[in-house]
Amino acid sequence: MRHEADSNGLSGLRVQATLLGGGVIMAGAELSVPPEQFTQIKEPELIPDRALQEEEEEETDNDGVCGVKEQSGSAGLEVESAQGPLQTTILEEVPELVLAAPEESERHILTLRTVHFPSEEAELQDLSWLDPQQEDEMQVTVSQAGGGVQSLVWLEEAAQQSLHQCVLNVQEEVYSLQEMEVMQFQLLEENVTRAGEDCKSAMNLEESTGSVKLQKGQEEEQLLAEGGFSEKAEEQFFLVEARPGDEGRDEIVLTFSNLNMEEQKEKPQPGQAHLEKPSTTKNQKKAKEVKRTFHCSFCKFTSSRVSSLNRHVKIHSTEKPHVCHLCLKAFRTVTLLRNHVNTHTGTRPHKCADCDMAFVTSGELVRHRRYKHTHEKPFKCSVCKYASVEASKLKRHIRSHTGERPFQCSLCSYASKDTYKLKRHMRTHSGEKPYECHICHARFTQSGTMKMHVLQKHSENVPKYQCPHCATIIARKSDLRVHLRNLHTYETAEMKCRYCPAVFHDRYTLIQHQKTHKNEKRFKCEYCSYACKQERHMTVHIRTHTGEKPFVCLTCNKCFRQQQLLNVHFKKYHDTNFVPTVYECPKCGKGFSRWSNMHRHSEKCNSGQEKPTTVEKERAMKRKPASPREPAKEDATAEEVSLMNGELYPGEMVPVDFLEAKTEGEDLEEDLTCDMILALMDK
DNA sequence: TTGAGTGCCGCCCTCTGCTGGTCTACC
DNA sequence: AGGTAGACCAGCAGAGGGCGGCACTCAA
Repeated sequence: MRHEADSNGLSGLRVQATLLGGGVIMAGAELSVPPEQFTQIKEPELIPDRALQEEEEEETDNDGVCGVKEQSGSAGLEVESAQGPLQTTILEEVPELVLAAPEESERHILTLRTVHFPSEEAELQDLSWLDPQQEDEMQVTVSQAGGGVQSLVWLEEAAQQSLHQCVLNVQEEVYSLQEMEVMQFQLLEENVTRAGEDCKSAMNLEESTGSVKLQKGQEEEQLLAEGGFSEKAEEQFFLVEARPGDEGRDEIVLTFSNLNMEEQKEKPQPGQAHLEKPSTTKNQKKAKEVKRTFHCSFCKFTSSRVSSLNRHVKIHSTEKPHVCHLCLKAFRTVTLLRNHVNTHTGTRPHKCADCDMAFVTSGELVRHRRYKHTHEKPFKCSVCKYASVEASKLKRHIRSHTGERPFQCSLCSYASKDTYKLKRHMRTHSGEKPYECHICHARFTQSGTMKMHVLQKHSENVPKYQCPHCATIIARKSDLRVHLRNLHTYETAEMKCRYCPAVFHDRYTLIQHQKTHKNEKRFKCEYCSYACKQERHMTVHIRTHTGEKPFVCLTCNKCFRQQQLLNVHFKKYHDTNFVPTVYECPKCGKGFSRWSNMHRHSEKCNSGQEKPTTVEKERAMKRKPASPREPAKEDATAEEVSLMNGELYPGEMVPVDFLEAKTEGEDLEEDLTCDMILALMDK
């Protein structure tokens, strides 16, 4: 409902309501404020063919009436109630109303008269259906001061309600009329001297209902003190409340009950405001303070005041007359346009006194100062200690408590708590990798990942993280956390050493303990003093005591304690393709079947010669032997075989580099028994 | 009407932490 | 040779900071 009005606010209103029905009951309510607050208005002319209106007219003071007549067209305002489309139309072509030019100290008088509409579909602008003789037609007439505009507002209401509310905001030209029974509102003039007469009525009402509540303190008390209802009015009106709003805006809130109207629920129409239906019982005769909430039909906006709603509804309008000449973007106000143009020009008039930052709006500066300088955080979480500069941040934070995830991925079940995370998540579906390493051009989905990549791969002095419980140094803090979790976390269940009965409760201590077993000869022979580090060695050794020889040559039926001895035997005596290795003395060229023999010889041949390098040994090994050897004793132990073949001295250590060359990285920390060496040399 | 102040939404960023694949040493 | 476990690394999500922009309120 919009109505062009004078900017002069009305600080004083007198509401006079007349309910017409069988056995006409007239109610008049006069609400006034001290005279100095009044904006004087002129007395409107009443609709001429209504006798009862004339009666009201007789009760109305006419002083100060200027008698300016206006004709106005329909403003087409529709007011929606929660229960149904209560259409209120400001007709600009209603000659019955007369509004005077606004003058100081003028007062408003609303004369309310019930008129029932014939149907909801009635054309509001068409008054032909309105039979003045029909008592139950509804017509609400409001004439107001300010701009000399006269207004006829009526309600179309077919349903029956038990509670009725009418909100008239005179200055804002918003008349939200809800659940009115057939009534006619007419704004009449009132003067100060009249107020005292109505005071008694007002008191009567208050006494009869006991629930006329004032919301705005002393000023409203004064309103009630100076205005009031007739004694008859209290039978029909239970709350007539005038609320001088902020900034001089006036609202008149009329709440009616005992009118036996049914609820009517229809969907709101665009542009219609609606009110929450107060919860009251039917036929209630006591006035109640009704909490009024105005809802925008286009969005979730609500306001306690029609004026706010009316201003808000404008944002849904496409009317944006202020166009940016640079980008053609349109704005509703000049201020918005100016701020916008500043974003083009880089003009930032609001400079921070504590740093070099500057902003387009003052609000941005204030927020910046809170973030960077004052650290004021007015928005505090009630659950935890979190506080934020902005309310939206607190709202976002609250979701971490509630688990609310309003932003659902359309491609999977993921839902995010804010829009950015959803957007970032969508890269996992699109494969987009917007961040590129400027050195190796590797691409990443998140900037943080790319940053870590550059730090770890392309930076010097990369920070390392020292484990507080061991000597481990880890490149990433998160991996250190994994390290701590895996190795240094206390485990309730005992972890047993695999070599001894010791038990531990964290993996690191267990591993460290087990390493202590590594170099000890923990396998001890039960028949002699022999000990070794590996179980397989002990197995072979035990056969020297038991005489077991499980490996049999299929050609000559010779038996051996070890597979390797059998292999050596077979190659030497049954494999015609076998070519034994010959080691030649680098000085004299004499050949030997074992390197150790050649080495012993070479020491005699050249006492100052060092042991050959690995390359020299490999070169020597590639030479062909002159002839097959004598067979060794088949039943000898490995040590015995070696000794008999003259390969090893008792207790001689084999050069590690030689074995490394032969074994290609096998674990050389193991005990090297003769059979192992033979096996290695057979490879 | 204007400007300060406020509220809200959106965008982008950083920091943080978890997860799973890969590499490597060790057994 | 194969299994295991720890370090390394990229992917990904949670949480929050900071700012841009605009609508709205309110007082001058």
